[in-house]
Amino acid sequence: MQSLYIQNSLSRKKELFVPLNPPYVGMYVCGPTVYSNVHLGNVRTFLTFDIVYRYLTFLGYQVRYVRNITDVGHLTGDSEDGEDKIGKKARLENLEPMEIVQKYTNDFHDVTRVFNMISPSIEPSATGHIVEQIEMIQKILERGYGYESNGSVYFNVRKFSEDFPYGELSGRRIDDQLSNTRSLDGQDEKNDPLDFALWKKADTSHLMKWPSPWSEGFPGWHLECSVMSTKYLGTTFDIHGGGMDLKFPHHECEIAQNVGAHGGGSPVNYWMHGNMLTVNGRKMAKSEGNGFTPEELITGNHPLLERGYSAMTVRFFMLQGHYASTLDFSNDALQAAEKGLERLVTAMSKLADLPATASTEGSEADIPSLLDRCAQAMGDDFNTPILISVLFDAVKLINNVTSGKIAITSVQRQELKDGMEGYVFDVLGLKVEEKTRQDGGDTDALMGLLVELRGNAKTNKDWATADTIRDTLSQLGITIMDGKDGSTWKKD
RNA sequence: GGUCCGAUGGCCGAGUGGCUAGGCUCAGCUCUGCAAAAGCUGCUACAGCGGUUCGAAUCCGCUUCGGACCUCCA
Repeated sequence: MQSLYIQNSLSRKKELFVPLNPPYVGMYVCGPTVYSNVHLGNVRTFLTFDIVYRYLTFLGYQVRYVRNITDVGHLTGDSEDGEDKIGKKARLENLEPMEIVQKYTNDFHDVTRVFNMISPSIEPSATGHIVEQIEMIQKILERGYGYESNGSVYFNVRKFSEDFPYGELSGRRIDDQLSNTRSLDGQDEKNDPLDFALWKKADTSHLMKWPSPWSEGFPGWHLECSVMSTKYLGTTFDIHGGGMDLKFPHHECEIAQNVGAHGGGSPVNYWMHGNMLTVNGRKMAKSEGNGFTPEELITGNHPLLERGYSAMTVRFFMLQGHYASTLDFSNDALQAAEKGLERLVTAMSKLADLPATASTEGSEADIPSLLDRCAQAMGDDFNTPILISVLFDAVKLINNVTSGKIAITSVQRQELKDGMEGYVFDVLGLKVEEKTRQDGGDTDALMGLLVELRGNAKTNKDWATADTIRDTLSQLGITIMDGKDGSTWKKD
């Protein structure tokens, strides 16, 4: 099997990927908190792991891909006075919390579909695993790493750090943190500002609450991921992914909870973190007011957008940057991506009809080496920008074959077609967007007639008629392209 | 304040010691009645200052600027 190297956030090194139980691979990715529409920055992270999932599958692994839906426990602001995000939204919109959850889960699914992301194997929700979460808290308590306080349960970070390393993933030292953490006064239920909630007692006005041995309440945010990854992937599994901004505290807490409950070493072999999408150099975030939704992006209905861009354009744009780097959003970059993608797609559509020589001898075109460069690029920490650059070399080859500058055999043509389709459609997940075939074959037939009439006019040197047809169609968004062997057309 | 990351040609964006991606823009050319579209070709950049080295965008130090995390965030 083609070797794969992954940049491991835990070791901060690029490591050869060796699954625990090949050909099976377990991957957990932190999903959205469904209290609002996802914005483009969220999309980038899920796209990153869509690529990871696709490529692992492409290599022949059987991947169990678990991505959660957070529908409870994620608090706004400081955990002491924060509100549950879902509950707050439910109050604001005067809806049942589950209506909020359903509404934004649906939105999220719509978005993933539009961007051609593959659904995870399991998509568990936090509220569906309250029992398991309570069980895990009990295990943590039994092992002495948690304590109850006024009906809530907290994780004892300092105690834990005496027995196990804490802060390895995020590179934080516990003493640095202490001096930098705002210390709330005596009314704090926590023994130590470093501690985090496993279970929170709910007050009477709280909408979402469940019975537990400690109080009627709800689980802490970090707990669900520990519970659900363990339940579906085991106490040790291959890959855990999420956005860079989840590294601390979320993922650090997850590790502490897993180790606190089950002991042993690192629960995850490879931690992967996707970097942020930025706007004018700043992280796209709701709090910055610089986020926009996929729908706004596609329609262009947003102050930051000069016009709309298709989902595939955005997907391609994002894949032209490496997932571990920040990527800056701009209209210019989107427009550049749009043109580049069109060139790639156009070349792909020519593949099947490429002229091939009858000769069985090879030509100067070295298809295996081209495809090997693709594999090398993806094998080097999913380097999609390099892959795309190789694919553009292939585009150039295709165009040169079309114009007769380079000859290939039919065998080579098939190799090239199969290889490119694998990388473009299966690995990168790009698809050809349907835009000319929405009305059956009528348009084709009508256009055929117009092209023929205009061809006749041209033969008769009736430039006025020829130009009228061309200009009028142009106003309708249809471009006539005159070539050597007659005219073709395309719709914008 | 602590921890960490980044600064690449007109724009976006790869690249961890020599061979120096790719896309877009731009220019030239081919094609064309003209144009458009398309295609081909061309365009040598690495924030600044020192240092290591035969050789540095790449390693080390300093400076400047920007960003992320440390509180919710993909």
